[in-house]
Amino acid sequence: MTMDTDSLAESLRTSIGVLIRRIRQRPAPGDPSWPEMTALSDLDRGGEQTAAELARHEQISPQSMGTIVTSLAHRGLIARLADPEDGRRMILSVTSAGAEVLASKRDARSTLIAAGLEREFSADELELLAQAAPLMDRLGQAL
Amino acid sequence: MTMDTDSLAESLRTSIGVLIRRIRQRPAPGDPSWPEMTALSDLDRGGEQTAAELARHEQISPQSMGTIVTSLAHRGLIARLADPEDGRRMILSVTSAGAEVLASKRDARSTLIAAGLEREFSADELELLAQAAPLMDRLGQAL
DNA sequence: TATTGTTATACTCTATAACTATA
DNA sequence: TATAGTTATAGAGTATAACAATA
Repeated sequence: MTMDTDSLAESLRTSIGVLIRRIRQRPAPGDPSWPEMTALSDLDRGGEQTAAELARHEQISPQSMGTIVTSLAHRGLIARLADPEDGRRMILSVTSAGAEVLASKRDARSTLIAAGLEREFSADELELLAQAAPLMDRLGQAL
Repeated sequence: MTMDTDSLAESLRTSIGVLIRRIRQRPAPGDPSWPEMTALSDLDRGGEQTAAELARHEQISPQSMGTIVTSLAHRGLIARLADPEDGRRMILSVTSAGAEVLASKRDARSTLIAAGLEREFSADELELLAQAAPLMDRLGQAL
């Protein structure tokens, strides 16, 4: 049985579109923006250390990531230290305040999704979604 | 085995974020925008007939959908006819030009995703994604 | 020459507000 | 009062351009 990738692509495109609009809707005022939370989370996972690396991972321009990183620093959620071995690089790290934000799940968007998942789906369906999530990650990186 | 919905939510949120950024990147100049293609596709599937209905389905404000619909009409991809039974409603329909755009897959974004799917995934993985797609639809509507 | 980062500007998508017309 | 649609304005998110400093 051959998979109709065109239909699947269209289906993914539309469902992702609706999801993104719902997710983007306002968190509590003063909370970090969505791209800020994503960058903070990326940084916390430890795979990336500089703004340029974060930009590559999130597939946005270095300039856009620069703006996000600056805002996170102003909020005191990350620290920037000059790399002693490379004068161009600024090593980023999550501050204790940043870790607190991550740990306290203060991100209203993820909470919204988690609540929807618990409300809407059976254990089998959640398992299916859990298997699909890494595939979507791969798809994003592969495009 | 209990599912960790918080982790799953976070995973979905980040992968969707990357996907959306890749997908949004420019189609051929002059092509309909992404929201325009989505609305056209919705209309073609026949479930919705007016701008307000499309807005509800896509979960955006009626005003935003109004802008999209106006642009589609200016492109000649849809027609607007006054509803003889309700003076407020404008019944939308896909024109032959609009059908052509849909049929010719002139939407570079879906083509991009389809190519990525074929390149990156096995038949089993595609099957998994195909099962997950409607769940993501449900999630979007449920949030 | 390539990379990191900064600043400035502009575009896309969507929201809210304010309004008219019809039900 | 509620709904469909329009127009105007504003905000978030990201892009491109231009630049300085370092490799």
